[in-house]
Amino acid sequence: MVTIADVARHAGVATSTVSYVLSGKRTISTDTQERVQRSVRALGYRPNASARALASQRSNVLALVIPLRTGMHVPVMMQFATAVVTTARRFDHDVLLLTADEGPDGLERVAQSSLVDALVVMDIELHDERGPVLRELPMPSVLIGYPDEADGLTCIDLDFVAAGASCVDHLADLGHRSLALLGTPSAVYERQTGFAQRTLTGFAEAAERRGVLGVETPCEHTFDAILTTVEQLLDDHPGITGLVVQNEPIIGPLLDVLRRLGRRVPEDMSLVAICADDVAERQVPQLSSVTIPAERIGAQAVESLITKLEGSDVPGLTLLPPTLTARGSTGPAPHGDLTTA
Amino acid sequence: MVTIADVARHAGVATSTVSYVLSGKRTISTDTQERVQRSVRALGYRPNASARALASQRSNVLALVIPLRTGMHVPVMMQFATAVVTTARRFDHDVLLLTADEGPDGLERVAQSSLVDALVVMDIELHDERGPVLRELPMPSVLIGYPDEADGLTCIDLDFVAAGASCVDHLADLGHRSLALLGTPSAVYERQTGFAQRTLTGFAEAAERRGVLGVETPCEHTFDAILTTVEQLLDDHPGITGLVVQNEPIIGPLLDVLRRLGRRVPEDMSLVAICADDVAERQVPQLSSVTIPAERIGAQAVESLITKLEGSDVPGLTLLPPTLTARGSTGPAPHGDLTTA
DNA sequence: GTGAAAGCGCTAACAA
DNA sequence: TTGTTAGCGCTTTCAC
Repeated sequence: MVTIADVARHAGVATSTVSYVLSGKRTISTDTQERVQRSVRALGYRPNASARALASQRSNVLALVIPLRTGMHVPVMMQFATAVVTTARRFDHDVLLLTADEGPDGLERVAQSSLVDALVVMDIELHDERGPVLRELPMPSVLIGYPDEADGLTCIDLDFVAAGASCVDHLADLGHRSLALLGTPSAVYERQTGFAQRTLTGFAEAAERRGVLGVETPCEHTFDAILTTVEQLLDDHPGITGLVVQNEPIIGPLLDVLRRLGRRVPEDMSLVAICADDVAERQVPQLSSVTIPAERIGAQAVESLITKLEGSDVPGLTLLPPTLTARGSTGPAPHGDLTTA
Repeated sequence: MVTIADVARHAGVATSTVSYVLSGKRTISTDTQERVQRSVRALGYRPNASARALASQRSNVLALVIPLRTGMHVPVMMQFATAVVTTARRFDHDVLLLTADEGPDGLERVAQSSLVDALVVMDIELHDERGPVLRELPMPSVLIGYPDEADGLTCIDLDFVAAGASCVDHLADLGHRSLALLGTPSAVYERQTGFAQRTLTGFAEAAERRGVLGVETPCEHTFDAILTTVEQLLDDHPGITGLVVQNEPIIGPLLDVLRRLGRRVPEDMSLVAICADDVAERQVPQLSSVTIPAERIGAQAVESLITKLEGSDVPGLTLLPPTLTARGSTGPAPHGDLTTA
């Protein structure tokens, strides 16, 4: 292994000089710089990460805590994760992967052993036991999602309340008077997951405000469950002509179910999804949708963390406004419906 | 921060004694052990990861390199990743997440800086440029998948050749004489991805051996692409009554397409998939399938790595035998077909 | 603009 | 069974 001492000897300078050339933390004559850089290349020198971390009290590693639980849509999580890794690398950091099933102890472990400099925590519940832990940790953290009690925490998320509302507004603007929200599996609601709850809130509030009917139901992932749920829904509320879906894996089968039930999209039934753009665009017809800006949220989380590591402040809560893109799955309410509500 | 010296002082012993109590690397009297453990708890001591890594030349971190590319099925990758993390934790290791787009340089970076002790590399291509790099690295690695030139590397994978063959055998045993393989998107084949190629090989060889027709076609992920591909296939080979699918995301839409084309599963068309069990079980009808043992492969990869870190040898290539589970999607060939081949 | 040297917190000889 | 101490390779004061 080539050490900084080897480089110093080879370049005929002190080890501190090599260190400073590499970090740029003090001014070095161009001549010395070049000599050192040449030696670095000649010897193939790589700074030892542990030694550097020990001396500088910085590991240049961020922790990323991902959920492993049921009902989460995996591709979206991967988008978050890759955005976090990619952005971290831009700032010369690496990412340590933790699974949520290590629990609050896992966070303490990596933080208190100085394995990492900061943490990104995904899949935050409304009453998240990790909140108190993160508040006490001697290092910055950013939550993707936000708990009820978010004081002293830094949180980033899509504004799901606004997202739910914008779906209602879009459909109401098209003349629909009876709407339903097909949500995540009930386990996700029972876990008090923030995004699911908040979409529901936004949906209900907007329905009330617009004076339209807004019913909500969870939905499991199997084809049979989807079929049963939708049949039940249309049985109970035959006037429904607008559907909001927040549940990526059921989107394909749902289109199927509607076809099987003889409801054309969008002629008989308008559909707006809360999902990744590529999923919306892959369907037939393409889906009007509110996008989940996973890349932006992941990148933003890391940027906030870096800012905090540099000693600056960042906003406590960043809510990204939703963007609804109208595509082929939403259209004017069928005529008969205007009075049916 | 509480250091080992604080603990030693508090317990009235030498720092080395504390170290040895914690590592168990030498015999300590029960009495001293308890005193030290009490002090550790009383002070809330956590060993500093960098200091430990620097002194012991072991970071206790494994690198996991995941692909970010098109055509990979994300949920399966997540299964690998979580199996790797979970197993690593069982052996008191953490996992550093790298994306494949850092390329061979990324591997060298984390290895030569001693950020990690060993590497798990996923999504290996037949001619993988990382093979030579991994061979030269001063630390063990395990590949999930295997390249053409695998000498000196440790590889673990499902035996995809056998998987492709077992699908053919299953269908041939049921009397089917004309089969098709609906594969991954063509980009995956063009990348010379091992698992896709090998399934194809196994499929073709078995078809030949069984004396049945075996045609193969890649398939993209959009609904339209699936529809077109299948129509074309059945146009060119009207006698086809057995389908093998290696392409998870198209499974749902494919069932749809078959329904739309008026082919009942399994009465008119038998279907066997190479996919995760839960995906197979979620369909209607449930799919006969060869499972992708992601958990086992991920766990096995880490176990091999730990073995190597301990200085023992492991087999160069571990191929897990495929398991085919017959479910509702395969049945006897339709009568007319027995002579149609 | 550069060098010397004192740590960072731990492990593992070596010594007793 | 336990203690003493020399590093591990780097960063960063302090001194010039």
